[in-house]
Amino acid sequence: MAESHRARLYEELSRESRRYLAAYVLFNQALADHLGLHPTDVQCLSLLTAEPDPLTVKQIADMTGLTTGSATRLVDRLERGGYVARTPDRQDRRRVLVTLVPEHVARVTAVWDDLGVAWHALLDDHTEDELEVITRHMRQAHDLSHTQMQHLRSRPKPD
Amino acid sequence: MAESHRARLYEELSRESRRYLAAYVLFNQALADHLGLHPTDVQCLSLLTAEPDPLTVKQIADMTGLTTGSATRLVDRLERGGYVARTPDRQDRRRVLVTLVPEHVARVTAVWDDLGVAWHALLDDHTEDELEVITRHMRQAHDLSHTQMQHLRSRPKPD
DNA sequence: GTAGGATAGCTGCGTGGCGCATCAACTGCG
DNA sequence: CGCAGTTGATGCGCCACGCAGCTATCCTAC
Repeated sequence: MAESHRARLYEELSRESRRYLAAYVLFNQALADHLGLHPTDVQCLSLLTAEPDPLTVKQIADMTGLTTGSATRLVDRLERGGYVARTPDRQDRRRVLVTLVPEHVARVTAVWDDLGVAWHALLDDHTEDELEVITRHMRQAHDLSHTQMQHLRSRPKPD
Repeated sequence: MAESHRARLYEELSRESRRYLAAYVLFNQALADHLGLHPTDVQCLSLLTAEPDPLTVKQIADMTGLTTGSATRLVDRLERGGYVARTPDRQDRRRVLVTLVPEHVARVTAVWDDLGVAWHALLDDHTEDELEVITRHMRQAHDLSHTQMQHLRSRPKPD
């Protein structure tokens, strides 16, 4: 039964991805506690380090799902903690660019790098083909999550 | 340069997994808003539906990273919403078993199933070998996240 | 140019989830 | 039978967040 075998694989992947995502949430929480921050703050720092250019408050709001007001408070916290700095945008004077303060963020990335060693060891056990398969799947899953999220937002209430 | 090629694959996977996880957080938030719940509540329902047996409040607290007090409030909310029911445990009268109310949870799983169709379509594009690779990686990543989380918790403060 | 709409960011205000400390009920060990 | 350990509930305070309103700025139309 190729069909039932495939169905079992789907089932298993569904279950494992749930556990995987749940573990990520817990890990993120633990990391935030460890650094004396909130999960949202860590998420924001992760986004800022992933992007080469500084982000505006509005972009942070969109990428985290917060309102602009809450994003302002988020940047307030990070600024007060010394992680980021506000820089006015010369092109558009309404906008504020949020830039990382490298020496302060280093404390965070140091923890990431520590953990990164274990991740490297895990990845070393994969072939290059496997790495590409996983990466491609995550990209597809990301795109799908994104469209489904927008779909949910556009039709907010089932009541 | 096989080394630099592999390094580039690591870089790419790191970047994609970040975006993947960020998208999941946003999706979970949107789903919670859609259902008029909180992300934690959705997470809890997801855990409860994943497990065949009912969970105790303590188990829910551990699996969500909440304190027992907050877990009690969480179960309060779900019970008030009609999603779960409290059942005393005969074996250990300190414990309270949290059981799902199927007909009410169906509203939630209906949304999941709707979205599941798109996920099925995504998975149909994979070979069985690829599915196994992804599943295995997620299991390994889950285990690693779990041990790293415990490691972070055991050594809470870097200050 | 200038009026009007759209957008970016900041600020009071109220809500509510969460951690912390405490407590009662119960278990299991000596 | 005590007594330490565990489970779950509760009072309390904190603070992240959404919401509404505001100002400043940009952009388009006339």
